[in-house]
Amino acid sequence: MTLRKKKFAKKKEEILHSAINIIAERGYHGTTMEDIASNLFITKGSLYYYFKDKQELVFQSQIMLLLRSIDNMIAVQLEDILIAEKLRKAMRVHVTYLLRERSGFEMMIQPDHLFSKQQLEEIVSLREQYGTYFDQMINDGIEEKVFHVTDSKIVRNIILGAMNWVTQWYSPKGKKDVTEIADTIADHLMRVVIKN
Amino acid sequence: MTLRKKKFAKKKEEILHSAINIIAERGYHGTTMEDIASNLFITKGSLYYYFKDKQELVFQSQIMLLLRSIDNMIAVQLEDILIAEKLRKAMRVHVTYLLRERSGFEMMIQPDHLFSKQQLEEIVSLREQYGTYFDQMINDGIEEKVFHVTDSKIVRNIILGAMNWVTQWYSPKGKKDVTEIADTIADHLMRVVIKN
Amino acid sequence: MTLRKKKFAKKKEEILHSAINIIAERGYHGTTMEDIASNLFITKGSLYYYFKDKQELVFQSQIMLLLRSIDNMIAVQLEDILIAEKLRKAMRVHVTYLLRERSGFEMMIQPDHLFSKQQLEEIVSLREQYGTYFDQMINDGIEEKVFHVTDSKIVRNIILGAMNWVTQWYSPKGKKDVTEIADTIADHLMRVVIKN
Amino acid sequence: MTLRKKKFAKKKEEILHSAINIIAERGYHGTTMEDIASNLFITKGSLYYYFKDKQELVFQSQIMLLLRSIDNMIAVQLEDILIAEKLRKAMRVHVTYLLRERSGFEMMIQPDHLFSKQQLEEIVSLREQYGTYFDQMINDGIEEKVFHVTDSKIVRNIILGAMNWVTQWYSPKGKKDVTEIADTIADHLMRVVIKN
DNA sequence: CATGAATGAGGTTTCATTCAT
DNA sequence: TATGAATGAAACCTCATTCAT
Repeated sequence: MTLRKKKFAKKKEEILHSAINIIAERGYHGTTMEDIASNLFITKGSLYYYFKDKQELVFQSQIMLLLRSIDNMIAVQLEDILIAEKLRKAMRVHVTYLLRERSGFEMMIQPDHLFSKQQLEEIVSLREQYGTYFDQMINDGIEEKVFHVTDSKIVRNIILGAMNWVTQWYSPKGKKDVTEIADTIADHLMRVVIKN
Repeated sequence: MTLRKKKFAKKKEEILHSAINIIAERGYHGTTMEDIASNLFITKGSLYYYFKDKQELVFQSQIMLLLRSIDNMIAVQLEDILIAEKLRKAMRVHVTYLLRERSGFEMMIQPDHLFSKQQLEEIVSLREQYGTYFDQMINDGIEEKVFHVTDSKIVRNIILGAMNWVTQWYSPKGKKDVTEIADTIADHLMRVVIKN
Repeated sequence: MTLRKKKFAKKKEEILHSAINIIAERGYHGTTMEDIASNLFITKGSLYYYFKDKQELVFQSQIMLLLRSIDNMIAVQLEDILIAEKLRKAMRVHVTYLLRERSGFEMMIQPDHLFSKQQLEEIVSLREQYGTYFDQMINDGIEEKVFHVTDSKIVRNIILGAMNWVTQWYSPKGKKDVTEIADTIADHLMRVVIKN
Repeated sequence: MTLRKKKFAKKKEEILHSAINIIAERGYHGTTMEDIASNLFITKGSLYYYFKDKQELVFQSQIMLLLRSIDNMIAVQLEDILIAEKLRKAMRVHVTYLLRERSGFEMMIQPDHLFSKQQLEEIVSLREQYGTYFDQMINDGIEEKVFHVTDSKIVRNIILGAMNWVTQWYSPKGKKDVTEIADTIADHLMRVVIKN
């Protein structure tokens, strides 16, 4: 019984992964159920055994991505290091995750028209939760007088934006590998917050 | 005859504007020819008098956006001010333009699958040209020893990303208006490049 | 302009006719848009130019049928004949219309799950209006002491049911033609109401 | 072994019952195997252990209904009462059975396209057999000079139609209960046949 | 016996595109 | 120039059916 359910859940995740990758490439409307299915060597129909409809599938994939990202942040949060190092680490983790998982942040853009009000609320809430980890670190740094920023909300968004954009320009063929890119970005972005 | 052509060109621009706005909201695939047409109180069919097909229409609108952005940069470039001020100004102009025109940078994201190879080359070339203005300013700053960066290409992308992301989080209902937001973003981003 | 609209309306009616006939044969779910379209030598897609969706098309066809039936009853109502004759005539008209138009009363059966609440209300209201003409005649007959019934609502339904069932058993290959069938049915049903 | 078979047959009947009820509500095409199965808390797949396919299942359910109706008529036939009373009783039984069992007479309507030729023949034959009981009673009444009709076949159909229609208009919420409705209908319909 | 999983044919619907007027 | 009408390809989705376990 539990085996069954595990298998079911595993397959669901597989599908979500497939979906994330393809949607990251082609966008929501540009991706067909056929695309997602054939990528897994199953048929369209099977997808509907696991998900009610396309929207639900895509919604779930967003949720999965966000939950994982949040897990990443929690892990960083728990580390016992100086606040500046913690923020830098968070940035590196974010960028690395983004590039490694091709994680479909593209889809996160303007999801207003794709999802239901309720779904949207859940997504926004998780996004906000994720952002809060950065807020926290920024504020901690301010309190410890290591950081100096005039508007922490905006700074958070500047940092997230700068990082998310990486999927637009990073090419694996370039000189730097993912880790180096993550380091460089983190180093430069630290300047935005660090005192002098 | 010339009048004819002028009228034709004017109408074309009108259509491009309509398209840009709607596509910015709903994405390429989420926007129908019907949407674009009805927004201008004309019929679908008429669009085909001005543009060969949807792709062409969208492509042209991208080109228009990019050309305008480049014009903006040229204007900034020509100003006779200190390099740091020039870069700061460029940032303010970029963010302001973005928020004012709702300019469909969303569409610029991963257009790989929408356009033909030739079209893509033209877009990439214009994008690159646009980026070059920032590269130029950054490099000028380095030479003048006002800026200090380790990798100017990455810094350019960090800056562009941080700015472009603004369309994702800025709400007109917030406390700050467009100008203030642009200022705040520019101020913080200057820290990425400025020495000390 | 008016010509255009007339053409549009005419085409719409054509489609409704086609739909009525086919649905009468195969039922709502058994009828495909393809069926309706190919019957008119047009394509599926064209149907959507005239009707929002299948449900709307079918709904409109029901309305059309009911309105016509009501027109029939109004015509009978206006005739200046004895009440018994009037009822008999109404029956003959009903049966004739039913058999001539193959009028899809089959669809009228249990439309609960096909239509929206609002649509259902409209249908029920028209059905009721139609039934009222029979009620009226029955009650007139009672007042004039020509008819004798204990429950006029039930009698109305008995009469309508007996008539509607004709589509289930009448075969054009039989001895009697439509008019004769209508006469025979009407004659026998008159006995249900007539005094002695 | 016999126990096995009994259990098998019992389960089959259960399924048929479920099917009859649901199809009565939603029609053949509107009812899914899933609907029928979940109503019995089993899975779709299991149905195929008992019936070759959907059509077979539905066909069997029709047959079951008809056989039971015929049993009803046989019981009435055997009663030792006057012919007029016998016909009246038959009507009451018919209406009561219809309303009690929600018996899916809707499905009986135009089954032409649902069943195979052979299946159709069997259904038509049973239907006819059922009708014959009414014919018999009508003819007996004529011979005994209690009834007076010009065309007994048509009269049979009038009576059946009037009765079958009851499922369309009878509401359990109304004043009359099933028995009263059956009585009223029977009383009025007797007038169609009774001499003066 | 029963089921979970998968399939694929077929249905509804959307929409870019064409074309006669 | 502009449009009303039509088209057809392709998308989403449903569901009867199969089958290994």
